[in-house]
Amino acid sequence: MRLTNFFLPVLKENPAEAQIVSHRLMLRAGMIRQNSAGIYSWLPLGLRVLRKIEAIVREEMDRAGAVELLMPTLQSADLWKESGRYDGYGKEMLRIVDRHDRDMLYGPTNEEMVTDIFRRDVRSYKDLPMNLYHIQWKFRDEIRPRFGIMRGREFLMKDAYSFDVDEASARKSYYRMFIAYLRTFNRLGLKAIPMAADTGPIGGDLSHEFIILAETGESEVFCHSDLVDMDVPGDDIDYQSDLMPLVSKRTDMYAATDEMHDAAAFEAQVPEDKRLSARGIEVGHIFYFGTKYSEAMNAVVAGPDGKPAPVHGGSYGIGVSRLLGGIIEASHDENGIIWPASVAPYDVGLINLKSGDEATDAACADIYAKLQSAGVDVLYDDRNERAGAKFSTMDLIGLPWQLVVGPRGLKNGVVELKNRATGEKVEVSTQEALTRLGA
RNA sequence: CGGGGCAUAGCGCAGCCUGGUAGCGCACCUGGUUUGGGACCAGGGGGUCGUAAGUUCGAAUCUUACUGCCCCGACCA
Repeated sequence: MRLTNFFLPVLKENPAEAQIVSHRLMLRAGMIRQNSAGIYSWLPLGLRVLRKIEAIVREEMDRAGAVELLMPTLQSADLWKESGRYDGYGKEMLRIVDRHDRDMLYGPTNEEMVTDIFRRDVRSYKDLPMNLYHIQWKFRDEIRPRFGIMRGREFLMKDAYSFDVDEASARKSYYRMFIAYLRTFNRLGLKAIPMAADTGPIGGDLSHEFIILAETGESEVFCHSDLVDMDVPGDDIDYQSDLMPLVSKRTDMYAATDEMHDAAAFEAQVPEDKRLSARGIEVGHIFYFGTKYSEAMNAVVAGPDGKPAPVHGGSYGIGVSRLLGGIIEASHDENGIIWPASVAPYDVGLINLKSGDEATDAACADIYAKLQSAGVDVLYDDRNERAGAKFSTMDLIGLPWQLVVGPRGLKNGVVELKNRATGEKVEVSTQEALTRLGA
């Protein structure tokens, strides 16, 4: 993409309304614009990152055996009346009346709807276990939206729902999601720690929040420091195997958010030099809730004995849009964002130091073409701006690599390759630079 | 929802107290000089001051109501 052909409205100054770093940087880097409280438009650069995160979440869900579908954002109130949550959910649910005076709502979550889909077509225990997920916009009419995309009212969430014939099987489904979450966050460049969680309004008795550590996190967390850098299962993970040991390895160690924290237990279970207390951001939450919805909504399957029994369910959420904020909180410096390669909007920023200079333009055009044909995502800053402005913009938007091409270097047959994360710059030949970038 | 704050050009702000019809920096447009870490000079465009009412000869400025946004707290992916 040529920058002269793109839409990247960067801001030099910090917008007054943005208080935390991820919000400021997302606004400054031209990723989002606010439309009303807690509601944002995703500008091209932000959307690219959102899509990349979404793709990784999708891959890991699929790998773990979940199946993607897509449910609507608007739901009929009838389903919620059936589960008993229509009145219970409160003002956080945005209620809408259509032209026929039917009560509708903008879905804050989809347990009811997915249970309805399930019960209409699944009849036998032989079809289980089943895990259905979608990645869809949600709306929760938060009393106080804040921190930009981190706590918006409208947000993109991946929510998965498991269906099992009994609790033992449901726990296996839960473990699969547990491992899938570890892998997902790891691929996003995040160190997410599963922590025992309150089950909240959804109910149930087995639940973990996945927390990433960040100074600006909303909740205070306490855990065994070994959890932070614990190895994550690799690509060869067998989701059909017994995952409980992998899960227990983590859940056996102390980890709790402030509302679940027990100072005495913390001190008893964790040696003093391993006690970590920090701030954290919740990026995922998994629940096992048993037959709560299946009983209320009569989602039953025939068991081996031919008798119908309510299915055991779990739900598994990842705040996809929130993750952008989380990643930025965890990865930035005073100059801007530092994207992990896996989610960077482009792999390389190509900086033409002297647009209009024939030799430099030609060299950049050549490099640009070669990177593109090699499948490297490149953002080419071909604007007629001064070098400083281009460097600043590129640092701000945080692409992993900057390839700097100027007349001075070209005379000596070199270009400069800069690593955004380390700041390290090397002068190499054009060919060497292309090779290093995978072209 | 309780408490606090703000609302003036795309962004950041001044002007308001002590009413007289709007200004600065950045950004934008034109011309020129520049060009390796957010250039400089000259010229120019853009707002009637969140909305509505009131007080007044006159309101960005004073009064009232409303709306929007931000921050702290309680709640949430």
